[in-house]
Amino acid sequence: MSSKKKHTIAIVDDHLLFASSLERLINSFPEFEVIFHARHGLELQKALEQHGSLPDIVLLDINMPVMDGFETVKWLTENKEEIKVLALSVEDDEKTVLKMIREGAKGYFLKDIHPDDLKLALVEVISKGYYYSEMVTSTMVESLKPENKVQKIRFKENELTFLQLACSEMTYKQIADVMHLSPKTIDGYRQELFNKLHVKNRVGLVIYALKNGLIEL
Amino acid sequence: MSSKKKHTIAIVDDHLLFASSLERLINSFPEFEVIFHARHGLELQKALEQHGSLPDIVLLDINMPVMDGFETVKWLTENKEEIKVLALSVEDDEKTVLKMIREGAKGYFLKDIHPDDLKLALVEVISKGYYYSEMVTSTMVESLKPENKVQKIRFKENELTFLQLACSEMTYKQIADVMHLSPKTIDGYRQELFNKLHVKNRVGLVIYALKNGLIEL
DNA sequence: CCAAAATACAGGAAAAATCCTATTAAAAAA
DNA sequence: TTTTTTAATAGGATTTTTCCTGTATTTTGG
Repeated sequence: MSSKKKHTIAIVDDHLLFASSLERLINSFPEFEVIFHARHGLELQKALEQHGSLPDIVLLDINMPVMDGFETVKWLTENKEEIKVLALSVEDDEKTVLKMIREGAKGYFLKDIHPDDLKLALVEVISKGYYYSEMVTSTMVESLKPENKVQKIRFKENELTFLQLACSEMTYKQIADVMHLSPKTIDGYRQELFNKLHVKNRVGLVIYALKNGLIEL
Repeated sequence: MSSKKKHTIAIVDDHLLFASSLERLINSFPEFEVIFHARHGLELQKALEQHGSLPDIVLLDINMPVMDGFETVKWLTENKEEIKVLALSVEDDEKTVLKMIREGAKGYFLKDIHPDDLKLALVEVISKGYYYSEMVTSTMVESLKPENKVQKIRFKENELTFLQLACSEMTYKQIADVMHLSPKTIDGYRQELFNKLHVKNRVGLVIYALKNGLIEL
């Protein structure tokens, strides 16, 4: 059986120690073989060019410098769709999981996965084309529930600008000035947002904006 | 030389995949041997009891459930000082590094360290008793610079509570109520904080609290 | 073209937030 | 024990914020 060709794997992770340790682990599985690893998406692109053959699987970290997991998986599904991408991360954040799946990842698991399960995942992704763990499945189910569907509040350009400016120490009068609008208009925007976001005051706006990534700290 | 006794290592990390991969890597170094690993501080304590001999080195992750790296290294330096603790983390946050060193870690490195450097670190910590990488050293030097000394704003218990409550949609009157204080006292706290933190209004307080990790979202 | 919805803006007023200057009692330092 | 500091509070004044109702002008779907 050792004569049988092994399935090839590329690792993309900027944590050298993790990457090389993982490589060693995978190489200990008789059916698999790590052919190279890259620190981030860009390096992967280069490596794919140089390498004659494509890997069967790419194990992809999400948090990376230069070109992160999201961009990378997007590029891969657009340009090298025959490669199965498995996302590997420390976060089990719902948004992150869904984003990766949506971008085309064939599986997603946390770095605290048991080595046996990793092997299982690799085998499955080769045989079935995907490996969605219990955690991923339940996250997807959760995201389909009505509350998550109806949500997704849309902001008009001006509303968003106002919301972001409201997260500063500016007074509404000042915000009106920089937006070239009457303070009364700003008054309207605010009321509208209070209703739409179910908050009572400006602090509520700030918290909302932060929670939903509308502003950076 | 293989007859010479190997240096023993314990790994404490809740990321199973990383832990077992790392174990494999380390076991490939002829001078070292991983004798066990634990998911967090508590498991380590138990494992140390059960095990006859202590490991020479503990490789300690910082972000863990149940008993994190800080608590663990503290316990180790207090109770098992002969064990050298090397902290292993993904963050190169200055505060984190310093805290670990202060608690007694004999070294600190990021998970993106090169395997060769890891080996070097292990060898050094056995021979010299510590391994402070360039990064750790520069962080320590940095922390000694005057600006870092003077900073560090201290909050009184009440001030902090108020600050945290101010990051909600509560009105000052309501905050006064839950804190069992007069609104006028709250008025004083606020003014004091405005001055101390150089902010102009409540939004400034919220932003400050967020930036400095005084509240969670 | 027309009614309906959306947009920018006003008036007016109550509620909250902000600012400044004191006072009093308790706690800490000298 | 005096002196100094700190903590909790008041009074009173000004801004800002927040709320509600209403209007003129556009924009839009039928």
